[in-house]
Amino acid sequence: MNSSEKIRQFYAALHRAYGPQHWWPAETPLEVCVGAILTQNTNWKNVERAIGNLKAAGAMNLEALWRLPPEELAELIRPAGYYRLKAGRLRNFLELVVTRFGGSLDRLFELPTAALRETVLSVRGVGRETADSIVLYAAGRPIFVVDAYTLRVAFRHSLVDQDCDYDLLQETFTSALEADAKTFQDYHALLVQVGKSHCKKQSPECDGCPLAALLEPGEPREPY
DNA sequence: CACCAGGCAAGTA
DNA sequence: TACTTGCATGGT
Repeated sequence: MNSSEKIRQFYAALHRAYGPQHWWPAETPLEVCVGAILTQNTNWKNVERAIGNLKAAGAMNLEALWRLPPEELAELIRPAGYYRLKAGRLRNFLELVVTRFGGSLDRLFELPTAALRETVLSVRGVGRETADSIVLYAAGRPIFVVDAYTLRVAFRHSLVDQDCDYDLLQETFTSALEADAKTFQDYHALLVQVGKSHCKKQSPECDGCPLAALLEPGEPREPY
C-alpha cells in the first residue's frame, strides 16, 4: 500500500473512531489567530487560561488588543508561557491587520489563498504551522496544517522520516487528499486527538488506538 | 527531580 | 544548508 492510500485509510479509521471534530476550539476567527500564536510549543490548557484572561479583560477584539499597552498584554497572556515574546508576536500580527487591512480580519481574508498564506507568514513570529492554522481554521481555506502530532503519527507509521521537513510532510498529506477545507480541518483535529490519547512521545499506547490495525510489523518505532 | 506541551527566529559555521 | 540557543508557564 502506498503512502497516499495509507493517509486516506488513516482518515477513514480516525473519523470512524472519533467522529467529526468541528475544530478549532475558538468562538471567532480572531480568537483562532490569537490561539494559534499562543499555542506555539505550549500546552493548550495554558493557552485557555491566557485566552480567558483576555476575554475577562474585554480584550478579545482587534481594537482593544491593539490598544492594550504591550506590558499589559504580556501579563494577561502570561500563563501561555514565552509571554513577552508572544505579546510581541501578537502585536506584529495585529499591526499587519491594522496598517494594511484597515483593522479588518475579513479584509485580510479576502486575499487569494496563496497570497494570504504568504502575507500571514511574513509576520515576524508567525511560522509555517501558525500561518497554516490561521489560513485553515480562521480563513477556512484548504491548507493542510502540519504539527508535532502529524509528524509523530506519520513517522510511527513509516510514512516519513522522523526529521522530515515541514513542506514535505505537508505535501505528503495534501497530495493524498482532495483539497477541501472541512476535510483538512477534520483530519488535523483527528491527528491531534489520536496523538494526545495514543501516540504520545514516550510511549505509544497502541491498545485501543484506531490506527493499530493499520500498523505493519516492526511499527511503531521508538522513541518519537 | 526530569520531561513534556498543537514553534519560531537569530546566531554561528 | 545545518546545527544551537533563548524564550517560560503549568502539568505529569
